[in-house]
Amino acid sequence: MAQAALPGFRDFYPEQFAERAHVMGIWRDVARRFAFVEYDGPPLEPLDLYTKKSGDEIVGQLYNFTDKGGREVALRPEMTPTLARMAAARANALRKPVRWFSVPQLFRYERQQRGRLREHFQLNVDILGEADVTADAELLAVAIEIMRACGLSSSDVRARVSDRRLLRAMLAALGVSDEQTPAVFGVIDKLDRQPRDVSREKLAALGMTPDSIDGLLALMGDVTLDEIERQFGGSPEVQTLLADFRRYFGCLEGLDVLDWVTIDLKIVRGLAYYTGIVFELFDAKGELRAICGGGRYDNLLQSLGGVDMPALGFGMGDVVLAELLRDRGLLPERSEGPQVWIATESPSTSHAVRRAATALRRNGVSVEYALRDQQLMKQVKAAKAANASFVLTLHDPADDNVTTRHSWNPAPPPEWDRLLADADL
RNA sequence: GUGGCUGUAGCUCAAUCGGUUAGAGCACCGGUCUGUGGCACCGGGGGUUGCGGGUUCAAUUCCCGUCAGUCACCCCA
Repeated sequence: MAQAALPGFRDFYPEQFAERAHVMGIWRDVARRFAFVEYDGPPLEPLDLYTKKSGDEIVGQLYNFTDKGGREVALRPEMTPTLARMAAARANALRKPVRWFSVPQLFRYERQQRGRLREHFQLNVDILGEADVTADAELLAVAIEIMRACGLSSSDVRARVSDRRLLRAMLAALGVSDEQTPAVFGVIDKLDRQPRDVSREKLAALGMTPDSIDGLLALMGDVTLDEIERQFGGSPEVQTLLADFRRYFGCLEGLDVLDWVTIDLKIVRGLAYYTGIVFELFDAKGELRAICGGGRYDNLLQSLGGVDMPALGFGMGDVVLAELLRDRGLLPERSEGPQVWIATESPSTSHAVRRAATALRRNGVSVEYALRDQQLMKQVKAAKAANASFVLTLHDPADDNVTTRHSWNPAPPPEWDRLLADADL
C-alpha cells in the first residue's frame, strides 16, 4: 500500500474539502455578521509560550522539537496564547472591545479517537476589553447562530452554561476553602463520568461535610436561578453574581438564543484559566464530544501577555461539528461541478468550443469540456458525471438538419447567450 | 501513555473444517448504442488478504510481534 498520511492527520480529497469549506464558510459568515474580524498567527511558536503557564507536563501533548537554530519550538495546540501575545503587543492601540476571530489549524500529539485527531481546524472567537456579561451573551450567541446557520435547531444542540465565580461563591458558603476549590472543581467536572458514590467519597476526602455534599449535588442537575437563590440567598456575593447571571440571560433572550440554553453547574471546563461564565455546546443526543467550549478568562492576558484586560472566547473544532452535520445529512454530498459543460457534435467545431468556453469563463462562468474527441453521448454523460448544471451543445454547421449553431439544456440565463453571440465562434 | 476489539480492491462485503488461479456489487477506464442527462449490454485495469515472523504438505483462515483504525481510560482544543 502507498504511504498513508500520518496517524491523526487527514487527506482532504475534493469531497472532504467541500465539507471543510462548507463549515469554514459558515464560521466566517456568522463571525462577520457579528462584526468580528479575522486574524492569524504563526503555526509554529516558541515552546515556552505553552509551558510557561501550563507547566512541563503539557509537553507530552505537544508536537515539539528543536529547530535547526537550536530553538525549542512547538506546533500550536491552541490559539489563545498567540492571541494574548498579539493583543498585548498592541493593547493600547486597539479599539475596545476587540472582536477578533481566527480559524487556525491546531496540533496535539495524542492517541486519536473518533472526533479527536492530532490536527484540526478550530474557530476561535474572542472579545477583549469588556468585563460585563453583555459580552458573554454576545459570545454565546455567535456560537449558537453558527449552529442555526448549519441547519441545526435547539433540539439538535444544547448550550450548557455555568459560572465559575458563582460556583466558587456557593462552595465558599458551603465551607469549602479557596485551597480546596480547584480540587472540588475537578470532582464536579467528572460528575457525569464517574459514579456518584465515588464523587461523594472524593468530596468527603476534601473535607466537605455530608450535608454540604448533599446540598452541592442537589444543584448539579437541572437547576434554576431561583433555586440557587433559595439555598444561597444569604451570601451577598452569591446575590451579586446571581444578578449578573440574570442580566446575562436577559441578553440571551434579546439575542433570541435563550431556548438553546440550559444552566448546568457541572460545566466547569478543564482549563484552569477560566474565571467567570463558561459554556459548552453538545449534540442533544449526547453521542459526540463537545462541539464547542469557552468562557471568560479575565486573568490570562495578564499572565501571558502582561496586559490587564478582561477577555473571553470560545473554540469550535471542525471535526465534531462535521460529524454531527454528516449524521444529520446537513453536509454537501459532492463537490460543486462546473456551471457549464460544452459538448460538440463533431471535431470540426472543437475550435468553437474553446472560443465559447473562453467567452463564458472571462465573464465568471465555470466551464469544462472534453479534452479529447468523444461521441456526443459520451460527452453528455461526462457532463452529468462532473455535476455540470448546464450543457451547451455546439452543432456541426455541415449538418443540414440543424437550424441553430448551438443549443442549451436546460435553458441558460439570457446573458450567456449574448456572450456567445458576441464571441467569434 | 494503559487496556479491549477490528484489519480482504478506492468503497461496501464474500471466500465451507486450514485446501485449486482470493470473488461480487458500486466506483473508475474502454467499447456497442446516430445520439441531448444517472439506461442496457460487452470488455478492462485495480489485491504481496496492513506489514513481519511462526506452526503446517498447505495460512485470508491458527499463533506471536508490529503498524493502523476503533472503543474505554488519560486528557481535553
